[in-house]
Amino acid sequence: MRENPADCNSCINENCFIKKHIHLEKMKVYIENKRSFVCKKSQQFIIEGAPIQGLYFIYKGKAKTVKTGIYGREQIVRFTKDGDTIGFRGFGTSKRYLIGAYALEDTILCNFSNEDMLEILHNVPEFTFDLMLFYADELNKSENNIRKIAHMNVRERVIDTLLYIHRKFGQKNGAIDLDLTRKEIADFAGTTDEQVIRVISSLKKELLIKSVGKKIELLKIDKLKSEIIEHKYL
Amino acid sequence: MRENPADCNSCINENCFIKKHIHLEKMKVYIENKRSFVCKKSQQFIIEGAPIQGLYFIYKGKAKTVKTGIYGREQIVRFTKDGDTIGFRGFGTSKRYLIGAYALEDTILCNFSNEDMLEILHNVPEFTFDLMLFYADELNKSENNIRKIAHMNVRERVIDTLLYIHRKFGQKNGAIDLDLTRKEIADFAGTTDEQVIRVISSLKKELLIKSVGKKIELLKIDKLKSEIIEHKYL
DNA sequence: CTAAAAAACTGCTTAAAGGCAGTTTTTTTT
DNA sequence: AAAAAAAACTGCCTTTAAGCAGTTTTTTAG
Repeated sequence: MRENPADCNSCINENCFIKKHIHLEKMKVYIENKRSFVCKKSQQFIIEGAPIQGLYFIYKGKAKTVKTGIYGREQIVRFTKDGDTIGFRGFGTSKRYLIGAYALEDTILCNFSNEDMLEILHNVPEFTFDLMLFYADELNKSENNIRKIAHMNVRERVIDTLLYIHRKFGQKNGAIDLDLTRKEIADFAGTTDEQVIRVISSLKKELLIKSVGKKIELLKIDKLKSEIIEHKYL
Repeated sequence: MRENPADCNSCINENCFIKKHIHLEKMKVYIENKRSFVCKKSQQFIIEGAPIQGLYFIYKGKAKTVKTGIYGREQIVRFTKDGDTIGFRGFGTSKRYLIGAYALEDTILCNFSNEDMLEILHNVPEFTFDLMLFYADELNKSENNIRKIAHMNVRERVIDTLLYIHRKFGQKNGAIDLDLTRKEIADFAGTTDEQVIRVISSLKKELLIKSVGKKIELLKIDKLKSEIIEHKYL
């Protein structure tokens, strides 16, 4: 864990909540207090249930946040990338992290202490307002996900997951720019790795996707989308 | 719809976000602008997709918020009671309501206009801060629900729903103080009315609950709880 | 570079959930 | 109070998903 390879002033993550308010004079002191470090691929940087040690931001990289649940199964709650924030869910109500977090590739993380975060939230209303809207939006998305998991079948949920990560992470050389194991896709879609494998191999046979190892390429996005949307209004 | 049967000053809902900040001088004008009215049982007061016409609070009564989704099925997103807020999910990002809402019994509602709500959010940082924490908490709960729906079987989900509404709405003459149809329980638990009927009739045979019509009495709460918790750590 | 571990994949079996159709009961409306 | 509508319930059948066990391939670590 090297010290401060990331600096807010030269940061290009426009979606970052800190960056958005960096122009405010009162933010200066908090930005100077910020710590940052490199987290290696597949390393865990937040342990579910551990005391909250501030809020994390991804400077550069990718991560997943998870909850362990019924039967010890792992549910992936979010995938995060440059500029995203991690670890805020239980900030007000809980003294402990309600999620675990792992780097999906070598990732540079920024960390603000509990004390600084609380000060920001109390002293920078613009920040708090922004964050409030963000959570309202996330909440809405999360509630949409409940619908999805409740009413879609496994094939639809896998397609939906592929479309989602494609939308969020974009593509590189044609393939979705996020390497996930079949198990991770399953843990996000709420199913098992075997089922994901079966769906992916069907989609390949139907020439809707192409996949070599973890690289997945969506060949007919419209057709994939329609399979989900059509069902919505039947 | 009679005018203003509800007044913030005499209101006893300590959990209401408005009530919590009523002591602030700058809140006075907004409270005076507030409208309130009575909504009859089973009547819809928010239509999904309609333009946002402010934020609702329940002065007295019960309501459900729903989303229509895949195959036209209805997912019940929340059950709400005295002091709860409704309609805020898409306030920042959307110009339209992202949920529909129905009164589950004769309910007195309070309504603040879009303009007043935005003013409050910009001018009363304590309010915004509170609301932000509330959403962070709701978001966490919602993500827990995803886990539940994904990993629990139907019996567990129904038990979980019964325990939840019992916790939230309490009991009256022994029975849970909230009348729901089997279909509504199903729409919350993410299953069908037939399945709910089967689970409830099993639970009755096992003497874990008692039920006459919509009145459901939980006889052995500990046993019901253990059925869910035990599975968590296997 | 090799050995070990993890991930990907396949076929088979079992269990769970869903859907349908019809009946009975309860609730609502006139 | 009667008729109509909605909700509750039951049995049966079909579909879907999950779990298991074993094989092959890929990735990781020494």
